[in-house]
Amino acid sequence: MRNFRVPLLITTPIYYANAAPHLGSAYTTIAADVLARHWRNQKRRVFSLTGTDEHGQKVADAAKQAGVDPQAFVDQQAKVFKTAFQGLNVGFDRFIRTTEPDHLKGVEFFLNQLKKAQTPKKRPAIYKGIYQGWYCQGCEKFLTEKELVEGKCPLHQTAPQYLTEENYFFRLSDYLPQIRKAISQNKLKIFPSTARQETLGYFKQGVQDFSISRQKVDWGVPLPFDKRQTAYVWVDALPNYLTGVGYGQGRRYRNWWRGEVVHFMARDILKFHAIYWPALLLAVGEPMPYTIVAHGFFTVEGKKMSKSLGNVILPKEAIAKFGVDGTRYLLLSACPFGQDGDLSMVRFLEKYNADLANGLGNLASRTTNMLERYLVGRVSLGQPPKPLLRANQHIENFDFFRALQEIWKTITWANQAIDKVQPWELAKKQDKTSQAKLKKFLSELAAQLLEIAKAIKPFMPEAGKRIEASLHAESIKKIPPLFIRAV
RNA sequence: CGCGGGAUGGAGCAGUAGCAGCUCGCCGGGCUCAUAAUCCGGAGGUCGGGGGUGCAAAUCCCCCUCCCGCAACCA
Repeated sequence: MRNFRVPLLITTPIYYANAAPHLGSAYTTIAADVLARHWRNQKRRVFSLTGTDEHGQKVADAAKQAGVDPQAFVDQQAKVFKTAFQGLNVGFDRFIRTTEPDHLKGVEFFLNQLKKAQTPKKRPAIYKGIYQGWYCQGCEKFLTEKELVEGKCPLHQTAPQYLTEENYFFRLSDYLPQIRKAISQNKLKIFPSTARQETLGYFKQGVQDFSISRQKVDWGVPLPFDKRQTAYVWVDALPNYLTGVGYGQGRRYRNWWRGEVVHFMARDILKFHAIYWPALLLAVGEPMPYTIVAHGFFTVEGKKMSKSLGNVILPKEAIAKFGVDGTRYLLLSACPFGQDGDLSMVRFLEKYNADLANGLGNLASRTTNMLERYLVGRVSLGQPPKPLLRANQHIENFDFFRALQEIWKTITWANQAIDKVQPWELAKKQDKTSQAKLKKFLSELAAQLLEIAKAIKPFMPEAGKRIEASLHAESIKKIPPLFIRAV
């Protein structure tokens, strides 16, 4: 049983600033926002955190290509992300940037703690090691095996040199047993269970120590104990979860970091969050996060989204067509949370019209219209016949898909009830029993609609508010269309 | 034997042991409060293939076929 008085820190990854926000980042961010809104509605203390990861070679490259210096470039990118998230109606408490002075200070502190740390086996957590890899002179960076095409750099068509450089390593291996135990005992919870299994699988495959610094990357945080090297971007990025709540500036970060912590992300960075990050935290003497929530990937019409295929769906296209609420709904109802999903604009359109315009929107219309016409807008709301407790439970278990299913079952139930009772027939009759029956039914229906509005509010804040406002009015009037049918 | 996910009526998907469900589409009917919305009924599936365990399997075990992600520092 969770203690709902414990403060809750909800995070998204900080998004890498070299590219524009896409549907995947929108999905993660919306999911985190839904959870945050849900808990805020329950009056729980919540701090939600998102932001941009602005260091690293790729950002430097992107800036160079744009012909501006890195700082100017990331300033611009941060704005792009902020605007995009505002456009999705996500209300974060803080948007952190890794180039902010606060963060830099926090990371330096973090790195110093790391340098001082002893592993459980009483060895220094940080040691000097040799990093080897294929270095491309043209790119001025190490390429991964995967990036090589027939042994050559795809960009410069030259064979890279096999170079070695000395940098600092983190002795991850000494922390693995403790993390593995925490995961298998569900002290460190990973949702959904498939992601948990995947993580445990990593341990079986073996996880190696990793280097925390680079010699040849200038655009980064210099190591406080060796200024010739900069921090490996992950070691710069992950601590944002701490610095975002004030780490490095006294103890106030503990207000949040000693509470419940939930990290949202896509599965591609699960390993970093479920293994590297807990280990780093153990090393610097901080508690591990409580919960890691990883979702899957989207394909579009069966294929991986890619610019070259031209099947990329941008968040703003969806918003233009289906509105903010509509987009939030369509994304979270696209597939069970945690699984991979397939999207298409055609299906979005079908679902938007079926579920939102014809379903929720129409129910709100017919209900409020009958209240206005038959009861002159006056009704005292009773208890909803179908409370939506299970929808809330699903949200708390990060199962947004099923939460929505639950709510939509109730919408169907309400539509069926209206047709069964036929309030318009009761309204024609003037006798007392019919009038009483009518009044009772409509007050229940109104209560049910209010219940639905409350339940959808975390997902669709605007629609939820509008329905609530309409039902709380002195005299209830027919609500204007919530979702205009799209074509 | 690298790791993992998937294959369910025309389309898209739920469903991890107990008479196979949902949405869209299609056919027929009802209603008129409502955003040409809504409600009822119907057609349509041997749940990728084969074998096994169970009183009972889409659901557990084994084998096979086909798809898709990820694979040591890619952030």
